[in-house]
Amino acid sequence: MASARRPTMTDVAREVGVTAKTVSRVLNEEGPVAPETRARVMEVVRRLGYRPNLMARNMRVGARDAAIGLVIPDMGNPFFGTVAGGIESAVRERGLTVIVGSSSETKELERSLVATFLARRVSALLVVPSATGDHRYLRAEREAGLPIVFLDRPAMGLAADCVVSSNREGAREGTAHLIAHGHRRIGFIGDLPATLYTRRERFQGYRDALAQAGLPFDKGLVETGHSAEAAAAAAERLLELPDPPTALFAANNFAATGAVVGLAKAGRKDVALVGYDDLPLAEVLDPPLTVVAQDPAGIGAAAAALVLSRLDGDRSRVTKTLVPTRLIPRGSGELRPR
Amino acid sequence: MASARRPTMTDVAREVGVTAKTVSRVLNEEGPVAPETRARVMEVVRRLGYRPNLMARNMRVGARDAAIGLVIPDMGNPFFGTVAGGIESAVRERGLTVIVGSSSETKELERSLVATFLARRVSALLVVPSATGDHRYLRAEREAGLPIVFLDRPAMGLAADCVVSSNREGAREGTAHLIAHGHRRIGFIGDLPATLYTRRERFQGYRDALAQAGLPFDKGLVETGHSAEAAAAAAERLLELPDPPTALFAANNFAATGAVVGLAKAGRKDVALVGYDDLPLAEVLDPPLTVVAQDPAGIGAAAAALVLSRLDGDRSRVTKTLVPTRLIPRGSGELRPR
DNA sequence: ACAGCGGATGTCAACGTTGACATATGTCAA
DNA sequence: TTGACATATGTCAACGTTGACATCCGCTGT
Repeated sequence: MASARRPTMTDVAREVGVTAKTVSRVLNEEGPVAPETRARVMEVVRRLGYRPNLMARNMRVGARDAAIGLVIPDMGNPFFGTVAGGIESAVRERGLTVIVGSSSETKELERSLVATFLARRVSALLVVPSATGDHRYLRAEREAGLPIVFLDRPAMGLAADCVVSSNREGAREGTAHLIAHGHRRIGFIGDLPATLYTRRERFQGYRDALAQAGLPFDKGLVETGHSAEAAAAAAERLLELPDPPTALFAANNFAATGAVVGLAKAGRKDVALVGYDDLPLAEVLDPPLTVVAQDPAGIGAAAAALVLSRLDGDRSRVTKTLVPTRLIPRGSGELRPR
Repeated sequence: MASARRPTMTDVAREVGVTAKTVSRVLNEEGPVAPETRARVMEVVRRLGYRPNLMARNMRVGARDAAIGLVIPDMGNPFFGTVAGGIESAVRERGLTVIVGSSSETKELERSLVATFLARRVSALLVVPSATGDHRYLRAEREAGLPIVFLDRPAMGLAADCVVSSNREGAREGTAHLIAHGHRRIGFIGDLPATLYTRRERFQGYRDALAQAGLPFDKGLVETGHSAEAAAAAAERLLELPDPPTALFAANNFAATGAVVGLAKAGRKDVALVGYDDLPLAEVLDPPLTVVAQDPAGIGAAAAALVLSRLDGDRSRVTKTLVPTRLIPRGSGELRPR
């Protein structure tokens, strides 16, 4: 019951009757070792349940920890979960581990997570920056050569690689799709805070589409909600306007969910809707939901690839990768105004 | 550009004109240090951007890594994402970090992740075991006193703490709900493989309900699918039987999604449906989906609490925690047979 | 017979930090 | 004045591992 000390390489060596160095050689398949010695070492390793101490190894070889730190706002959000999954599977074959923390979208937690990761000497940092706050505090790390990649949103005050969705173009395409189906008054339901990068970009895309079609921008048609419930209420408010929109563009998955709920509550199956970011049940909704689908796994994979190439010594200049979106027409976006 | 070596405690000490030990004392707020010395040390620490090397520290103090390893089958699945989030927020205030890896439901990947975590000397292990494989290989660790908690599914061949949903009772309740609304032939759509713990338990719950109501069990009404698509096809097959079911019990979130899709494709809004595990858009479906909701955050929190108490020295005997489920009637489960 | 060589193993120090213990200075009571 | 004590700092070794280099052995070729 008294938790026994974990055996070290020296323990194994003593048991076999050799030096720690020989055990090290066996385990790292390095240098010549007599087959019989190897066998005896392996046997004792198994018997004692020896596990090499990675911390000691890393320290000795002066390597950074074979882990990369990932900060995301929320693990429960499948968008970020899928991003994380994409990263993990991409770096695993390189023997890297992913350490994840969630910032709950606050800059304090983000900073403290980053500090923890840095103290662990992670070999790279992947960050979905929280809505506010700047990243100048990471300058020293960047200059020290630590690969840092920002995901989904760019860094503030720091020249660093970043991988984001083609938010503006995607939102433009989604809005233009509604316009192409005859809509002239299109509501916009976006994230809170309105200063959030993705919100701003998608809002710009929305305005781009209006401008390209020569349609006026009416700021009375712009609503905001940071949860599905708030978005549902926002949708209902828009429909109660004196001159209501005939279509809605929901700029993120919560907004889309909320818009669907809001329209259902109001019993309005005639209002067109395009969501940004796909939803699992989109196709069985009534009407099926037209979306501008993001590619979260693609974002993760792209970021991972970038990190790996930086780790391999790629010192070329800072990049900004746009991961394309895809319009998936399913019905709700093709409704025509009454 | 040449990635500079990261400053060590000794670098700081040299710069200040003291010994590493003094710097150590300042940073750990240990022992007496002259206020002026402290100030100078802090200044140099800031100027050099010094970060203590956690790996070295842990090694010296012989402590385990202040991290707990978490193995889940799939990060993109919001169920596991939410579980992970629950764990993370619960252990964070204790200064612990969570290291996550996904096993893709294979025992090989699970073992290799566990090996990585053990090599890092994590202070505890949280594992959602993959469908197959046994966990005898963790016996040595358990005996060495490492806290190990299994999540969502129990371990095989190892006496260890575990935290699971009340699968059997939840499924019984969901099925009984359908029976109470007049159904006599109820289809079951479950996970693959059929040997998966949660699948078996929920299937038992389904049979319990039938038995309690004195209804016969018809194995022709049992279908299986490991993805939403497969579950949709399964639902369609069930409806095409000569003597088709009037209600379906979908034993997990993919099955539920698939069942909804399958029913929609077949145009059958008259078939009752209860899903196990809640879905974000459940309430806007037509009809709104009745579910037996799990509490993923609760599972995570319970597991975290258990791990923390074990870390605090709780040596009481192995526990099995059942996290209750909750039936949420929304419409689809209250339809009566034609 | 002996140099030369490759195979098998050992020795030692070092990675960055901190615990145990030692030393140096100043203060104060007897 | 002395010694006892607290304060401030230093010295050294050790954590578990591996890189650099050394050693020992037996075999080969001439």
